[in-house]
Amino acid sequence: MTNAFQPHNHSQCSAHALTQAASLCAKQGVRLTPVRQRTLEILLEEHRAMGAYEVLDRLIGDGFGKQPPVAYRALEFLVDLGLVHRINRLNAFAACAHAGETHSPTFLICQTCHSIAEIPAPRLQEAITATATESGFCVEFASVEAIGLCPKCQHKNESGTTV
Amino acid sequence: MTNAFQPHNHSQCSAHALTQAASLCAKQGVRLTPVRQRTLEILLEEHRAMGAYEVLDRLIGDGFGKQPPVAYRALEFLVDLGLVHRINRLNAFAACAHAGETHSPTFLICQTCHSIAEIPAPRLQEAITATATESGFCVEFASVEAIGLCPKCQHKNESGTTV
DNA sequence: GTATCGTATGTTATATCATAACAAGTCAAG
DNA sequence: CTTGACTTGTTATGATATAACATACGATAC
Repeated sequence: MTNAFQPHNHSQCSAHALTQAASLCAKQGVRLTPVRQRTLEILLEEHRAMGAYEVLDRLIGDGFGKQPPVAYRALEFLVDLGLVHRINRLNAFAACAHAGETHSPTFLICQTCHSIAEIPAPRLQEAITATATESGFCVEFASVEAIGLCPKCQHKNESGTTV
Repeated sequence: MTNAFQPHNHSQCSAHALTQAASLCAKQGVRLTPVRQRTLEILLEEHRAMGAYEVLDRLIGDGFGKQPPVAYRALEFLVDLGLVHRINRLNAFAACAHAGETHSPTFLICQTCHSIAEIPAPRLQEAITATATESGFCVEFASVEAIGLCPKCQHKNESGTTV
């Protein structure tokens, strides 16, 4: 899975994620209907953050409904299950890189090439909870969105390429 | 300033922030024009996250321009200077609680009463940078948005009040 | 099997958030 | 007192998101 900006086997990780999604839905007693599964597949295939309307276009192409709620509802379902994350900074959605684990996500967003990575950062989440607790706040969910340069784009800059 | 969910002296902290804003602008050689100053004042007065259109309504009431760019431009100016933060989760803006210090913000957002607190969390920011570096990512800016319950709303729940 | 009820899907319509592009006004430097 | 950079204001449109309603589906009870 995309635990960094490294290349990896897409079809393998997609298949794994779909299996996990199916079993999670079974466990929770909810239905992974065709639109929902297809929405997840699209996000897994693209393996990047996609806007809801972009997902919708793909769904329309696959013969599903043509209106925004079709995409938004499927996305909401998947987000609620933790199979997809919403990246607020981008108004976009991305398939979860570590489905099944209950976690709050940490995203690295490249400001040059717009690639994103979801990294595991349990200690970070602990630190957020601890810091918030000092202020008497009870954290339910926390998202970290870091903007900067991915390894590839750092290298481009070093070698003199303009951003 | 609002370093937690505690009561405090608004007029004092507003005045302080405005003074800081003026001197920061002077230092940077940019102009804190009437719309810009008024926009900051509005955010300081309200002391909460406000949508751009909500800010615009206030500006219109004060005799400024009636179109969205009026608000968005003033907000952008203030965000660029670090005097105001954008809270992506809410599509909203809030006056910075620690202006002058260069920092990436950490927000605590109450899901019940929608109050927000910006807390100083330098170690958290260090941890984010360190964690990202392990993946070869170079962080330029990171925002933390934690959703949960503020002290007041936690207490309400304990005493049996429905959310 | 079929009636029933909760859930899911699809639609229309509209709300909300944001920016591009251009014209007119302001202000300081020369 | 003109020039040039910046600021403000406008019109128009684009992008994101949801409310509300109608129809279809699926599991369960009978």
